[in-house]
Amino acid sequence: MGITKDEARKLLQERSLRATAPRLAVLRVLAEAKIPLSHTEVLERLGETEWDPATIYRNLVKLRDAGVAPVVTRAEGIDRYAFAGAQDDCHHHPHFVCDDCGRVACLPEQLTASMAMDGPWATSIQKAMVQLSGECPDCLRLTGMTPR
Amino acid sequence: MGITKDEARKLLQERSLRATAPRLAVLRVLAEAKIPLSHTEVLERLGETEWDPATIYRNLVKLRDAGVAPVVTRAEGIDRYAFAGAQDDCHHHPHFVCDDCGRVACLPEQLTASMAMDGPWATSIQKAMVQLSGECPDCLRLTGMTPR
DNA sequence: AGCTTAGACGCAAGTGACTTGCATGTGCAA
DNA sequence: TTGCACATGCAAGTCACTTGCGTCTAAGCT
Repeated sequence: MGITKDEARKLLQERSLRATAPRLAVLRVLAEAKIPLSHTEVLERLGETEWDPATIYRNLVKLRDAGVAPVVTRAEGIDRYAFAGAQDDCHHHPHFVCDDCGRVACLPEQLTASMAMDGPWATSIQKAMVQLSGECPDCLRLTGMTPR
Repeated sequence: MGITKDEARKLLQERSLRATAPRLAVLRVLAEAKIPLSHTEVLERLGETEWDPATIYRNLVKLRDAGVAPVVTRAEGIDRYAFAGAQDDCHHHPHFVCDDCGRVACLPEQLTASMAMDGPWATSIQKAMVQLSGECPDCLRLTGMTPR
């Protein structure tokens, strides 16, 4: 899943984006991650750096606008970016956000494929980003054991 | 859909909540609304009042905790509260939030009834709050006419 | 290789939703 | 009527997101 520094540089060049140090780093962090990451989570994974949070933020926006790192969930008002190397890799599937632990999971696409409606809403629903929130299986098991 | 001041007072009494002026007002605003309202939207609908925004906020939380006004969507990180007079009125259906105009719509429940999965996720998904975001039919029509 | 400049960076500050601490005020049950 | 648990008003704090501005630099051009 990860990519080398050269692959990252090449990818940026293809999209006419300058290959700056923080941009390369952000790209690699996203490529290594298996789940979508928020701005804060990217900062955490970058570890101790001199780079300004605003710079990282602006790079996420740049990569998002270039189609390299689409925002795939906006759960709880937190944008999460996913690396999309290929076109068919844009997280066109629903995401589940746990209210307890905050973790994000990717669900299979066919879950939402079954959602369909006639009338004016048909297209909107088909194109929509679908988000589920609640308790993930892990947290469900825990709270089930020790009810509130 | 609306309720009288006395009905509101009675409802609060049933839940052992004090009937203060701002609380009654919030309750009535929610009951009159056809769609879930955010804190800000409640403030707007209350119009020019002397009440502190924090008070309104705390009342929404109280009503939420009492089950009278559950949060039915958290789209874009904005909690929206809906009046639930009866038990079967808890917005157990998906909500659609328009990325353009910000409006919230309630979709029919059967849309998500079709979503099912085996394995550990089954229960989580069944209980989850489902949220769709994208362009509503109106905005879709507009942008469709004048492409970007 | 040096020059130029659009674009990126660091810093600082601002917005908006959500929360909380604290002193004062009040609904309502005894 | 009175006492006190609960509400309110005010002020401030958190967190994600965003922007303005002066400086710096990647990368195309000569």
